[in-house]
Parts: sequence; structure tokens; C-alpha cells
Amino acid sequence: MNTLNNQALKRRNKLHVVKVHDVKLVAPAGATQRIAESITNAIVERRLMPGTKLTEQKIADIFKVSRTIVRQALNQLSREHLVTLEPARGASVAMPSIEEAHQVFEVRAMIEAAMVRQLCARISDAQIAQLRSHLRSEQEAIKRTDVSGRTRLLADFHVLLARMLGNEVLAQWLTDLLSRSSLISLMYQSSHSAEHSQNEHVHIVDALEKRDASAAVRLMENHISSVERNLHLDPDSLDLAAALRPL
Amino acid sequence: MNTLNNQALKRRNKLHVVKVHDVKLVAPAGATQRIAESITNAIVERRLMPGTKLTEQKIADIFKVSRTIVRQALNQLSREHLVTLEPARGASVAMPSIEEAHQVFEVRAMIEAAMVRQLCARISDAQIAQLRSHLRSEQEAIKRTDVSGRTRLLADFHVLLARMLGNEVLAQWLTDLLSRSSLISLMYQSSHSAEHSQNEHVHIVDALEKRDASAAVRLMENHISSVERNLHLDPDSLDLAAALRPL
DNA sequence: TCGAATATTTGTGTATACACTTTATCACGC
DNA sequence: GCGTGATAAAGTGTATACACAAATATTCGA
Repeated sequence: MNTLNNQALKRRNKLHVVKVHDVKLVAPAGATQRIAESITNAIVERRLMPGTKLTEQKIADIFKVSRTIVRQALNQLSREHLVTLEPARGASVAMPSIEEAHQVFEVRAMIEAAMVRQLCARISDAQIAQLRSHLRSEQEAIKRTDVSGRTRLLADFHVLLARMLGNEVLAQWLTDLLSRSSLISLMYQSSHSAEHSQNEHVHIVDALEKRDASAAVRLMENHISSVERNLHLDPDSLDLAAALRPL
Repeated sequence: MNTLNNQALKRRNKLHVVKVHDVKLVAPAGATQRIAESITNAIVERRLMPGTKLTEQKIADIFKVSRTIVRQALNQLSREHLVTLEPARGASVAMPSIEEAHQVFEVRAMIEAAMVRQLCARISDAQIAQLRSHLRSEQEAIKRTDVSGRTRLLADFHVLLARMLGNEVLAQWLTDLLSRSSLISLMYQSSHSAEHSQNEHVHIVDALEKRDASAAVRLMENHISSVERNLHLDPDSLDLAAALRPL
């Protein structure tokens, strides 16, 4: 109530102090988060290519905040392995190595297989319906050739499975892994068609509906392995991939 | 070569400028990392209790750096869930909820079971020997009642398994999970004896040596579930746990 | 003496200052 | 022309300034 009055009073009392930066006192709290999300989206939606330099001041100008905030966001993104931070050289969009790509998919295969195994024992009919609804969204996005939408939805399918176990720790981690996977697919120009991926999702849900754990596990392992196989991970075509790096 | 001369020259040219902070120009690069590790160690070795307030300036004074660095370290630790960051209230050592504890152990059971299954197919005799050597270290630490040493070694056993898969992504994540587990055991005063844990480690290595995947998986799941069962996770005893919080 | 209102102190959040590093520009030798 | 070294420009890393918020101490009324 009179908090505002109080503040106004305090400020008036300090009017003799040199007012260095005046406008927009009290910046919005989640500024760091907002910037991190913007950059993440830009990467996942393929508007920022791997290797792109991310200069702090430029980003700061765009978002109208100080470098302090941008640095926090970049630090956070570097821990999510979406940007790399070289000492005294600054930040750029990460360029995951072939080795890293293998490891990400290997871990995903392990954890997501375990996930669907658990799910078969615990999933409810309502959850199955929710998955079916998600599958429809995927199909629609593919039909209207909404590239960034379909990319997001195909990834969200996996996170959705994680959330259905009610385990936030797992869901959080899988979200990170899927951002990295997105970057990897971009980096190595996946030839995996969205239709194919979507079709495999349908089969996985079918198996979940039948509570057929071994089938679900097998299908999930095949799905992830299929995505990985369709990357151009030969060291030979690496130059090619590096070639179509921007700027 | 004459780079040094160059710098000295530049500095001399600017001597008329007010020298505000003079000593220790060019701070060591990994200061942030050093502080984050110090705090992590303090938490894992139980020298910082859950809930302890971590005031930025105090830490800054201790390590003789500015709040800037400390803030970076605290931000990093908050993303590892070792400290919680409340807006305008600052940082304190995290107090993981019962729900979070359950989830951490559930995920560990899933991922570590998958790990040992994979390991059975791929582990070498040299790696078995390495594990045996680690088990000896554990036993020695227990014998000489080196609490912080044995805590660390018992956790390292799990990370060691992850590293043996040659998957850095997995190893990194498991490291985080085990820090959180440490904090959870501390928070909920585990009654699980170190001897018991160590003994289960031995059995797991035995199964790995025989390349008996299903036994290894079963033993690992039992091990983790045994650790969790021995926590005091009843909401009733939660007050008790909160009571022995310091300061 | 107690409790609400208010001053004070402590602490966090963001912007900025400035030393240093890297990168880009340029001038000059060959 | 083309490296090559000096010089300027741009960028990063850390410290500090200062506005605001929370917590604490203090005052003053009943």
C-alpha cells in the first residue's frame, strides 16, 4: 500500500546523489531467463547456426540490458552445452563433436528405453489419450510443413514420456539432452524424414497402449538408433558440414 | 617477447589515470570454478549443512575476489541443485524435498541399471582390476574411519562405472546426481552403514566379472533401493531433520 | 511492556568502469 | 604484392557503484 509512498520518499531523500542511470530502474526479474530462452529457441529453430559468434554487447543492445545479464544467460547456456565459452574469446553456438553426438544418443537410448519400460507398468488410459493427441499435433505440423513447429513437437514427444513418469529430475535432464540432439541434427544435417520419425512414435505409443514392455523398449531403441544412423557422422562429410557453417 | 615491454609501456602511459584497484591485476582465470568446487566439497563433506545461508560478500572476502565471481559460482551451483537461489533473498545450501529425493533415486536406479547392463558386454579385465583396486580404497577408508574420504569413495564408485562406458555425457550427469544424493543423505540422516554399502559394491563387481548382466542389474537396483530405504523419508521425521539444521 | 511504525543496516540485482586480450587495420620492409 | 610488425578497435573479465528489497534495530504510542 504505502510501499510506493515509502519508495518515493526514499528516492526524494537521495536526490542530491548523482543520478547516473535513471530510466527503467527495477528491471524485470527474469531477464536472464528470457534471453537464455530466446537464444535456445533461435538455436533449436535453426535461426542460429553452429559456430555463430555471440558477442555480449550486441546481444545486450538487442535486449536492452547490460552485459551482466547477457553473461549470465550465456553461462547458463554453456552449461547446457548449447554454446561454448572460450576464455577471453567469448561465446559461440556450440559445434558438438562426432564423439559427443554418439554419446548423447547412447545415453538417450539407455534412459529412454528404461523410461518406456517403467511407463508400461504405470501408464494410465488418460495418458495414452494424451499421447495420441500429441501424435495428432505432430501429424498436423508435418502436413502444413511447419518446420520449426514439427521439430519442437517431435522432441516434445520424448519429454512428454518423461513427464508421464512424474519425475521432474528426469524430465529436466531429458529436455537438456533433446536441445543438444536438436543442435546435433542441425550440425550433421540429418537425412531422417520427419514422417519416418513420427511413424515410429506412433508404433511406440501402440506398444505402450498394449503395455508390451519389451516391444516398447525395442521400438524406442530402434527409433533413437535410427535417428542417429541418419546423421552424417562420417569424419569425411564433416568438412561438408563445417562448410555450410555461416558467416 | 617484447609483449611484456609493450604492456609495461601501455600501463606507464596511463599512469595519470586514477588507480582504483591496483594489486593483483589479472586474477587467476578459474577463480569461479575454484570457489564452486570449494563449496561443493564443503557440502559433500558435510561441513556446510542444508539451509545454511551463503552471503555473497562473506564468501567474496574469504576467497579474496569480488562478488561478481562468487555470484557466478553460486549460479552454477544452483543449476546443479546444490544451492537454492531465492529472488532478492540470496543463496543457501539446498534442502532437497522428499519428493526430489525419491526422484533422484528413481532416476539413478534406472540409469545405473542400464549402465551395468551395458558394462557386462563391454568391460575389460583391466577395468575389473581397476574396480577391485577402488574397492580396496573404500575398505581402507572405512577401516580408518575417514568419514569424508569414505563418502567420496563410495560415490566415486558409481561415477567410475559410468566412466568405464567411455561416455563423458553420462559420467558428467551421474556426477551431478551423486552430489545431490550426498546432500540428500545428509539431509535425511541416512542410517545406511558404509560397510553395508561397500559390501554391495563388492557383489556388483563380482557380477560384472562374471559378465552376468541380469545379476548385475538386480544387485545395482537393490543397492540403490537399499540406500533410499535407509533414509528417513517419513514426513513425520522431517521436522526432526529440520531440527538439526544449524545456525 | 508490548507492538506497530519507522529508521538503520545488511544484502541482492544490475549497470558501468576499466585493465587486459584478441582481432582487425595499416604501414613498411622485402 | 605479401608477409610482418606496430597500432587501433573491439571484446572479454573482474571490480565496483548504486538502486532497490529484506531483515533488523529503534522509537514511540498505548
